[in-house]
Amino acid sequence: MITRSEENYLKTIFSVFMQTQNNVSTNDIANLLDTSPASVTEMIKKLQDKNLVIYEKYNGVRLSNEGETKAIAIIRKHRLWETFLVRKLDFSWSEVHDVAEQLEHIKSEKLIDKLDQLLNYPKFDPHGDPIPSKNGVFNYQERISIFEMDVNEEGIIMGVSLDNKDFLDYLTKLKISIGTRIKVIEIIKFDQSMKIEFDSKTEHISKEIAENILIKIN
Amino acid sequence: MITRSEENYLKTIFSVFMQTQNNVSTNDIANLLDTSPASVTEMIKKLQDKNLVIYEKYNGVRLSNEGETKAIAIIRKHRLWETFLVRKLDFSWSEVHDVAEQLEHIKSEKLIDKLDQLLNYPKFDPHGDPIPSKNGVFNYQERISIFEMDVNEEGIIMGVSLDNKDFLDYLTKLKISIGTRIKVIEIIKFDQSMKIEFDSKTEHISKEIAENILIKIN
DNA sequence: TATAGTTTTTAGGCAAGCCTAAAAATAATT
DNA sequence: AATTATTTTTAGGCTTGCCTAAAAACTATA
Repeated sequence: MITRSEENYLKTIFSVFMQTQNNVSTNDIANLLDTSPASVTEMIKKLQDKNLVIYEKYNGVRLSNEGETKAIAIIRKHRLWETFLVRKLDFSWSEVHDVAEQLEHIKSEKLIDKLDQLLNYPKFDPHGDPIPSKNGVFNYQERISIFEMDVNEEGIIMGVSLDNKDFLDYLTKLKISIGTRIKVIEIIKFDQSMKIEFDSKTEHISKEIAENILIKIN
Repeated sequence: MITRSEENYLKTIFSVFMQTQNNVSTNDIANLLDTSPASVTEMIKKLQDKNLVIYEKYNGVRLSNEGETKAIAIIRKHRLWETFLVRKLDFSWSEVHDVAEQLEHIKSEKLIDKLDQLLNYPKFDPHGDPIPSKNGVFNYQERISIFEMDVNEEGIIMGVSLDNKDFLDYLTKLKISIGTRIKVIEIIKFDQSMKIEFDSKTEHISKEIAENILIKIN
């Protein structure tokens, strides 16, 4: 049996490794899980005993194949629940995170299969992140942030790289959502803020906002 | 903050008190929660410190008003989730218990309100038990078991008093479900089994089965 | 390369929720 | 009423997952 806490560690290790492709450090995990490095070391040892991670003292951890399978299953559950909350229960995309964080730990294969079916096997969650299939396959989509675009370039918004309520609520207020087609009008050198055009209007967004909105590439 | 374990104790105390109208004994709780009497005593003290139960040594417990409110909220969540699983995810009534047992501990008022709305504010769960409203009101329905009926008496099945997979699967096999109109044809004195008629056919059911099927009265 | 700084691990502790064994209180029986 | 049986509580321990403080190991810098 895998505990809720263990699941959270696996999920964290998975997502950091995804970004860096390097062994994940004790400190990074501690910061992300808001716990102490000592607790992390302890838990890593437990996960190692269960063959869920590969660990060498003073050298960080990464997931074993078994650990990765488990991590992906949790991410699948999280993203399916988020999709359910938005599509069936009218939650906004800024409200789903905390609830999905709880729901992802519910243990029932049938439940998640049926949920998947109810939602018609969605490939992306409300934030544009891919939902792995039952057998763990992600539907990747190459994306870059608006911040990386040049003047006059166009793109379609495919997701966000930050799951923060204030950020998402602001996007909602601007009426920016997944699928919106945008064009970069101007880049202000001084603060790297940008003027963008969408739905026949222009808006001025800060560097921080631009960095966290992802558009399709290719 | 109330823990998952505390919630399970409250739920158990509530349901036993409902049946007996008496203070609930340490032993009863221990048996129902499959734990030791010593653990129960310990937990009761903790619940007492939180003003969720009224307790006197060697004299059993009952819920305080606050404890009762909490217990009813958990039962509401459990039954709404069961209804969701059956109606929206095609679970059978024999499969919902264990999953609902997990889902009932998810903390989000919005989630449960929206679920209630999605299901169109159901008054009864798939087993015929009343779902308390948001403000804790149960829609009681006077019911007796088939076992208490006389020959030639008729009734409509309103629920079951046992949430056991084999029992529920057997009812499904017999095509007995909530809403079925039945009539008692014969009572066999020897083993108190019964012949009943429904949907233009007769079936022979044991005393144990008859005792756990509830029909409407009044 | 020695030293200072940072990261990680070890050691020892704590709360929650469980356990068993023994003691105390209540209930049942002679 | 006294004894026996049952129930409940107390006492002391265990595991999980966290903590702080100190030691050990790595890394960076003079």
